[in-house]
Amino acid sequence: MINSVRGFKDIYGKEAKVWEKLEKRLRESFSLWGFEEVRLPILEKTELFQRSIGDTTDIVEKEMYTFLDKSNESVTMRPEGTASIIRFLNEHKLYGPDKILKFFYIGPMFRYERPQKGRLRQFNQAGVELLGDSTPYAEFEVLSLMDNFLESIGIKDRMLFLNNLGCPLCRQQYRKTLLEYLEQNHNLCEDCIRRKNTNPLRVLDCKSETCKETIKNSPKILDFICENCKNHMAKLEELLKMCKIQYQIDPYIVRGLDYYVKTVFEVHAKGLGSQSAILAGGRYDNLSKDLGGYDIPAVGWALGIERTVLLLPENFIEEEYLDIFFIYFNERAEKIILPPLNNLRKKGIKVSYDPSKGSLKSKMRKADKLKSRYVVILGDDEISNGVFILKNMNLGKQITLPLEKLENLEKEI
RNA sequence: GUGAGCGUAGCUCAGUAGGUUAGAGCACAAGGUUGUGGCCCUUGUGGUCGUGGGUUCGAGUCCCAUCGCUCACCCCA
Repeated sequence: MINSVRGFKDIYGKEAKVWEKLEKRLRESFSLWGFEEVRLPILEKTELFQRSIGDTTDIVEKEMYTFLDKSNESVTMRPEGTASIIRFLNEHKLYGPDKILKFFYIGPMFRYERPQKGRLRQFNQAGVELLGDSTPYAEFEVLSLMDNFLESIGIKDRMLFLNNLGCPLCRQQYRKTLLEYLEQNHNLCEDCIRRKNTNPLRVLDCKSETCKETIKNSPKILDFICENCKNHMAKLEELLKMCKIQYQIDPYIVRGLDYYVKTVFEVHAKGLGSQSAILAGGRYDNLSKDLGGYDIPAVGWALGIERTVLLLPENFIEEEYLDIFFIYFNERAEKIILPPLNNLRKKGIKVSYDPSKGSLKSKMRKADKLKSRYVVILGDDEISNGVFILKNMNLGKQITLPLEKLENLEKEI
């Protein structure tokens, strides 16, 4: 027996129906907010992710599916979508002055991590990217979309956490101050002693108890950001309040991808165990330029599909049912039944039948299991009399109709 | 990469201080007025107890190894 690869899952049955509906609802919301789909490749050049996500991040350092293809080029199965969007935008020269672009994507991402609840090695994300708008209205657009969507699919126990990391200018000042503070303090865990030098801001979202204590009294980024960043944040908060979008300021949200500036945010939900973030994102104004492309401001987020599915209410999809189940017992009846049955399907009526041997009782049981609303019975007695039986399964009542009525049976139900 | 827990029928699990033919519920199939479903009843199909060693007269039960799953840390959606 060969089993699936660790962290890779089959999705089928009821779960596949849930996914189908969730994707449909996502597309509806994306379209309402004016976002267009991009179907991006799964494989990209490794360099794209090294340069965008950041060389020293965990994702790039130890979680990527990277390999050499047959022409010895290093390629990587995408661990996220944003880098690809930027590559796509520049490759097709889609940007122009004062142009605002809105893209969304849905699809699988790959990270080599130990699987646990809400975390797989192949997982799916739905993401939006709004390009060309440096004002807080960009954040407002993607966050109002987020809020409306999550509300509409019934995810109630959630909270939007918001922070501002400052622009490259003011962050530099904060980074310096924070580093000085951390140097004085010796209560850091091993990881944070290392992080201190590579990316001191990451210390802020360390979960170890001793670090938390240290962080509590650390200088706060929001006290250091420049006028420009402050105004940006204030305007965004004003817009969110205007539309009653709930949020909390959390000065410890840092994000593990290096490309973020100014606004960063995460949506957390109850019921996921320790992987409580279902959606996260922020502003990345310098990413495109840093990759050698347009100088274009950008905001985006990504939603974890698997995590969202775990949170959906039980009644998210309605029960499947069948319109008519046909019961017959021999080839003589089959000749009468199959042509009109085939026509009913062409008319969009959901029908089924069972050509195998079996008693009327067993076929009735089958009809019941398939949740058929009606059953047609055509036995030898009926054929002799030129009629068939139509039974309403919910009412338990049946009527006898002439065989001609099989042609337009949809009128009888 | 680190730690903990768990692997018994398709699914959820029970299996007492190691003892003879390994159980239940659900699901599946057939039957219960030889032409009528759901509820109920009866019967049946289905497991080399993850795998490989070891201890023992005897192992699903104890020990070791191995594989797999789960949760947590880390990190992240």
